[in-house]
Amino acid sequence: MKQPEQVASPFLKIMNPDKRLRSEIQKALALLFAQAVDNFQLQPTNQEFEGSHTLVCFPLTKLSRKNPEETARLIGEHLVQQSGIVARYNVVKGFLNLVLNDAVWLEMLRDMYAKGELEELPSLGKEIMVEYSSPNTNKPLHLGHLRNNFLGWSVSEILRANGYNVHRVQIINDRGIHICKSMAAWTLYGDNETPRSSGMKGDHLVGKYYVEFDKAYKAQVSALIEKGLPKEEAEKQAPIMQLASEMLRKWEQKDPETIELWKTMNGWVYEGFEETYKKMGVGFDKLYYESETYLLGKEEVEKGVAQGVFFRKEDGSVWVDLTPDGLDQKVLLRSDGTSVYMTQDIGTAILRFRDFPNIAGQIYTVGNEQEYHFKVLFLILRKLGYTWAEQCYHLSYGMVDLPTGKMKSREGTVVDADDLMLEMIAEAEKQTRELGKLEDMSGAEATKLFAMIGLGALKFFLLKVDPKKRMLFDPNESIQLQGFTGPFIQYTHARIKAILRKAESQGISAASKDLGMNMTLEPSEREVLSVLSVFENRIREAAREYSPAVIANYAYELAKEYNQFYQNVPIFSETDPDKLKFRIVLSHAVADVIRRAMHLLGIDVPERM
RNA sequence: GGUCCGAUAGCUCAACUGGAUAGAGCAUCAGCCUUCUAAGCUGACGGUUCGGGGUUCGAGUCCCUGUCGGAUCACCA
Repeated sequence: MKQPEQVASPFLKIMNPDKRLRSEIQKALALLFAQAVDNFQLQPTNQEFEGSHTLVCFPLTKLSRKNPEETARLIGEHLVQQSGIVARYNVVKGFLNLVLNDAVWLEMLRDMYAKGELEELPSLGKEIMVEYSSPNTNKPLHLGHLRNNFLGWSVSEILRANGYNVHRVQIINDRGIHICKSMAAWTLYGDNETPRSSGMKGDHLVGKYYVEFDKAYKAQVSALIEKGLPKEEAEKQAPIMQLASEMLRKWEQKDPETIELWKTMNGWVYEGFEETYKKMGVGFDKLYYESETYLLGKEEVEKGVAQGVFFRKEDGSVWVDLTPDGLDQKVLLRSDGTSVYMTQDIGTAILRFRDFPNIAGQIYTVGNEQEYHFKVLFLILRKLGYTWAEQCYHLSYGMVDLPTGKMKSREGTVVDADDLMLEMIAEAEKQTRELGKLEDMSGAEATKLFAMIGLGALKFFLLKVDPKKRMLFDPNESIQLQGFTGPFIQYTHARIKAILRKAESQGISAASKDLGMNMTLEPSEREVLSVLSVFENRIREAAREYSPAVIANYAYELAKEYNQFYQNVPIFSETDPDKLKFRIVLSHAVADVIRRAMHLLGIDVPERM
């Protein structure tokens, strides 16, 4: 699957002047050059020149048989005379900069809110599945998961905004040697410690024993090596590893005691995760567990062997040969018959398409270190005859690096998700207090605000970067609440809300119905309207690229543009009632679009801050 | 070694998919609060877009080549 389908009708009924202008230009070109042209380049005008739209005239010189400047002037003149929407133009080299009539912008604003609210899109009537998070159950979530979760959540919202019915899912890797390691260490050293008895979050407690396992294991291995065993042998014979392996075998044989322990410890982890997800503000419509899908995976592999798609080696292991496709051979079942990572992913994919037969695609939000894995997975599914494999897409994102380099659990450089969120919220509180913003705020409102700001900063920081790219997480910078940040945008929203409250108290309505159409706009007002007009385009672009960064950049651009207007143009001291009214309506629209854009990122905006 | 991804201001990132003098934030310096919220606004400083070729009216963007990073190529997940 390459790109999600585009919606015919827009998410928001914004009368983008682009459309009108395009058709006027088309008409002009047809008349001037006696030829239909529909692939001309219309782009936003550079800040330094007057105008909102620029027609690139170089490619048109072939038709006009004139130089670029001459061509631009010809078209510009025609548009001013004939179109009724172009007020004036200027020509720089081969670029035709167009200034639209203010009425065009005013109509756009009026029509946006013709029904009181921005109109949401009608459903596409299509379903799509987005997988994200998908943790192992042996340790708590970390910074990498945060990027993953925020990304998955936001992409889901963006697809929803484009008309899809979205199913959010994850696959929980609840089974395997990793959880058995924690179980082994807990059995040996746990002394019946529980989340309740220790006061620790369940996922952190289980993670603690995973670390304990590693410590004990290393000690045992080096002791054995000192006794003269070769390294490989020592690693196999370490008693704690033997215990973990035995537990895995017993688990597969459904040994009641082992299953019981497994359930208990996974239960602790789920409780911990639940709390973390809640704080993060993400959720899922359906959960898949590896323990429930790997058997189906095994069946499918056996089927593949029967069909001759896979082959079995003498030692009993099952393989797929992908060398004709330019890849390697890949193991699908171990010689002892147990499944590997790929096996369960095959099962999971098939199960999902059985559960949701109508989905138009499945999106896997997984780090880019697994690109090869997914290439192989989709290829295998195709070989098994599942045509929907074409609709599977790996939403691959870059790793989050620390200033010190890569996160490594063994070196203790992992940034814990819970800790980080708490730090961000604490920082938000500290800075809010320093600014003295809490005077007439209730305790409950303040608490809510700190979380909103702290998480807003964190989410925005992780989402503003193109997902495909690796990014650096600098704790000092991420904690910034000024500049290109979530709180900057939240602040702009709160600021506008204060204006709207004042307007309301003065009896000025933000409804757009009786907006005056005859006034001259300030340059900064035109700029704001121009940014508003592209919201819908950006929502589409974000879906096409699976990139919340598009929305993050847009929200910032809008907030910045509004702040310039805010600084330059007084509102309540305006004596012309039409202009005063217009500025209130404009402010309302900006606040509304900011709120919606931030919502697509999973970020809330406050009424006051 | 094969495959894939990346390299843009001191740092972190943009650049509407081939368009104008490559833009923001942070950092540094200088201004703006008796006014609708200064978490803001306005300036200044900062660039051989990794090097070298090519394609064309026009290249950070496309092609070739070199350098340097990273990922991946497990009977780990």
